[in-house]
Amino acid sequence: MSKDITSRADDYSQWYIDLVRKAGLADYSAVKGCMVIKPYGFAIWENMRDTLDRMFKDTGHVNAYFPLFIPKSFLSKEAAHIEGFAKECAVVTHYRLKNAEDGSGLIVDPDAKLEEELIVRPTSETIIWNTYREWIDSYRDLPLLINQWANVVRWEMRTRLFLRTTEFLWQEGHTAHATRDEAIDETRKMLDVYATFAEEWMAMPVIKGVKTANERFAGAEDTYCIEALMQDGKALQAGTSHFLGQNFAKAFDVQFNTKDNTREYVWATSWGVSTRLMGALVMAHSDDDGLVIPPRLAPTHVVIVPIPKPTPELVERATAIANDLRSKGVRVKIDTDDQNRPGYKFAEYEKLGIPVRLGLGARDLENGTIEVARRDTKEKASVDITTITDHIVKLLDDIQANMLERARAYRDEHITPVDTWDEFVRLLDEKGGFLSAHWDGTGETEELIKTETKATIRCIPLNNPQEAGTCIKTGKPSTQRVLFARAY
RNA sequence: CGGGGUGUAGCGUAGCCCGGUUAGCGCGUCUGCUUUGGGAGCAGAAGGUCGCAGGUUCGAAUCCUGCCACCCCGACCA
Repeated sequence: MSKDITSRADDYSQWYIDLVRKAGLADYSAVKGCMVIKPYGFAIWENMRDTLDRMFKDTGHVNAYFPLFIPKSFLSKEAAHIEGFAKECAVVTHYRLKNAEDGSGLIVDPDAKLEEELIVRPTSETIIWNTYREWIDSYRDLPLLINQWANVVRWEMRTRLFLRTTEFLWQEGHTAHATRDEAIDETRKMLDVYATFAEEWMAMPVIKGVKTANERFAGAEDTYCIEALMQDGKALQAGTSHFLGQNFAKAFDVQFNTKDNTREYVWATSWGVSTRLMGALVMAHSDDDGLVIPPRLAPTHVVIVPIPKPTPELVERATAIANDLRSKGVRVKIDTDDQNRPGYKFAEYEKLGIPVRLGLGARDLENGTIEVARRDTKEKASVDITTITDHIVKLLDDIQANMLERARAYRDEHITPVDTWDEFVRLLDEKGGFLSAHWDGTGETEELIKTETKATIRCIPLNNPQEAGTCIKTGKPSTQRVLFARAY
């Protein structure tokens, strides 16, 4: 076990914090609730971002950028929207500082008060829809498929590295469509993009579903989501895609001329994922020795460690191997540090979650072998050095697949059908994970269950089988099971 | 916003209750030697406004007052 990381069994929450900090993903900053994303963490985020960006563009979207500040009046135009965000907005009231008369330092200049306060965006629907009014006149202007990479601020009362910080990075897609069906298709399409990304890149299986009214995005008609399961049995909402109906079009008066020369409000979607995915990645795969990063997102795939120390001969040999690997698209680092000993380096690279470590020493040169250690299973093998490139290329695919498989097996074991309230309460504490149970469909019952157990309805899975049953809590009739869990 | 905790070297901490030499220890850093296939050893060295501001006292990291900051738990949330 790692020297400086709390074990999951001892304190899961502390384990997560230790990992994020000790592996160099992020750190606390001088600003309450805000974190510094360190180079290694940012490199992983860049890989996520670049991949998603490509996927958005492949589905016809383009990037744009809208202001950080939103006039207060914009936010109040959509009633449900402001209801949801008002309590967590940072507000700019002045635009100048000055030296205090009594020499006590800088103060806000009372003469520099803004006519209208500016809100630091918690999300950009309002500023974007205000802009779309100018951009959309005709059905020929539709669909409008725009994405923005940005930072947003939500003044949460309690924060947690990556999972919930005051400022966070994300992307927000905002699209406008001529018809309801087309907007719903878009909402679902982007949900699929997120699910594909989570599974194929993050090796994290997710459940696609729709939120109940209580859990819906403020201002949406429907909120679709992908829900993932963390190793402590808690669920994590990893991405959302909202069908906004005509709510924002009406609030910002965005109408267009149809082919038939009628005037109609446009239909909207918005969808987003954030740096929260970093937290999900950590909690889905990592272990007591450190991070375990899926190869497709790892900044470094392979590290070559000359043993016991880098001699010219070993480095030359390592460089040849590295160059061959790089020609196959493998990201390789050669450890040329001559201070630390191999054991120390092994532990460090395991902490960083680098998928494959190669050990190359005099013994290997003699035997024509190289030691291959994989991070996900911690298995080590001695491999014929002449076949190492092909071996690694295949191994990286194996690791990616194995990580997904392992996470999926854990997830599947933790979806438990439950039919009685006693069992529901017991399993929440003893097993965790998703509990598949009947629910009477009312917000009141959902709220009651949440108050009593802290479990929420994570989603109603898409293509959910319909079956008659009775609500786990009230015994009233129900037509389908929904997924409950305690969540981050 | 409620409850709890912490603030001493780059990091982690002891000392505080019960005031008294030069604020101790571990990690890390630097130098040297020996080591080196799973977190090396020995020797030496550098590194401190004890969170900030007042107060009590011959004397304050320690006692008193006020302030600030951050973390953790809960309610709110991506």
